[in-house]
Amino acid sequence: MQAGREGVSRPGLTVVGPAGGTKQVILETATRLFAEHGYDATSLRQIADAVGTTKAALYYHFPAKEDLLVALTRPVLDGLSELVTRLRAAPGSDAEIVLGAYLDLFTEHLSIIHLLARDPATQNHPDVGPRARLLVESIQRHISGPDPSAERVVRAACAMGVVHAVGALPQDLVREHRAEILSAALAALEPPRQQSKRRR
Amino acid sequence: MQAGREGVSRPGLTVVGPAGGTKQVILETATRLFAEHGYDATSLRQIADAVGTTKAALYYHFPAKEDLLVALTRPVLDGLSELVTRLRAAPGSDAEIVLGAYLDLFTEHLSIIHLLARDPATQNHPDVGPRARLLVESIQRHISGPDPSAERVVRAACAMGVVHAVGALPQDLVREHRAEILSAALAALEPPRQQSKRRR
DNA sequence: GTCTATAGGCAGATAGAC
DNA sequence: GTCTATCTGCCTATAGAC
Repeated sequence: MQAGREGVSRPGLTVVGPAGGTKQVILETATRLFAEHGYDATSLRQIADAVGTTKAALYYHFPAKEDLLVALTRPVLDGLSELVTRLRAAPGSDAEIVLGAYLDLFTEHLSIIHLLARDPATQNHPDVGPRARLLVESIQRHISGPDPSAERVVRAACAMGVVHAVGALPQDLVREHRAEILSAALAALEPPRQQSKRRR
Repeated sequence: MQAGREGVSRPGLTVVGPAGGTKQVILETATRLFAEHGYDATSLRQIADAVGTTKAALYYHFPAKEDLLVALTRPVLDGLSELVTRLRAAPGSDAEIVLGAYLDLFTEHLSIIHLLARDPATQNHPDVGPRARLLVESIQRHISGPDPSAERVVRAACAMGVVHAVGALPQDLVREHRAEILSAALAALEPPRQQSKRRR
């Protein structure tokens, strides 16, 4: 009666990565439920039921509820971290490159980003919230440029806001219109008159 | 030993509207704590302690925890609702007018907007989430214009994203740079080449 | 690796004195 | 209008059998 150790536990409906072990299924289910109802409002019982197992089985794979959160946000935070590292290595990179890479990260990990951006429980977790904030601030500083004016800071925040807006859009629409979103972000960043996009 | 029925309970620090009764103090405290820790993570005990009263006193003013949420979000939702009504009455209004009014609403009620935009508990509350979503969608449709292309929908979402970005900015910076934020939102909305901002 | 059973705590909510 | 005291239920987490 138990679900097999790999593969689909019930035919058709359960969202299971084909090659994923139980641990992976738990993470995917938790991601979905956390994004849907929020971290605090999702009980381990709900996750266990959705996976088709028990609370105790969850505790075998993850020592505590917060470890689920840490584990499922790690890939995205590592991705952001890598982006920041790349940026530090090439400090002169164009805002278009930076915003494009940032947008791609968003598109790729939409539901986890949703969690990071919109759930206070995530933002207040000491191992997740501060790290995410630091990384995003670092990217924002990068597109602000060196020694930015207050206006430039505001405009950088606006450009970031455009990218963040993809969270409210259907995923396929985002993929199809990457170019428009990117151009909207750049337009928000650049002052209105004087098309000063000189290439050096 | 109890705080007086009106005025400041302790000199200086407690954030109390000067003419507010206890009910108002409870609402302001709840707004602050909900915005800080999230709705689910804020217990009635925390609110009562911060106000300087007891859980039971809270229940005298509000029959349940969720009524706090409904009460404190109502002014903002009513404000949005009024904006939408005005929009319906003047269907041809410029995107600049609409986005400006939307931005002003955000600036005025920043911490409650924060709650509405970022807390899953708020978004999933049947009396709050759906209403907020409908209103925002209505505004977004308005700046998309009639019978919009997919690209136009995407760009409208980007422009909304610029306004939403003010949530991540210090409040005084937002007030000081209203014009820049608005121009960034409009820039995100308009296609890149061809400055087609003809005034009629 | 997964189960049943349960400990232990704190949340939201109520009763009734003052 | 505010208090103390208490109820009830669900939650995270653990113990130990299989």
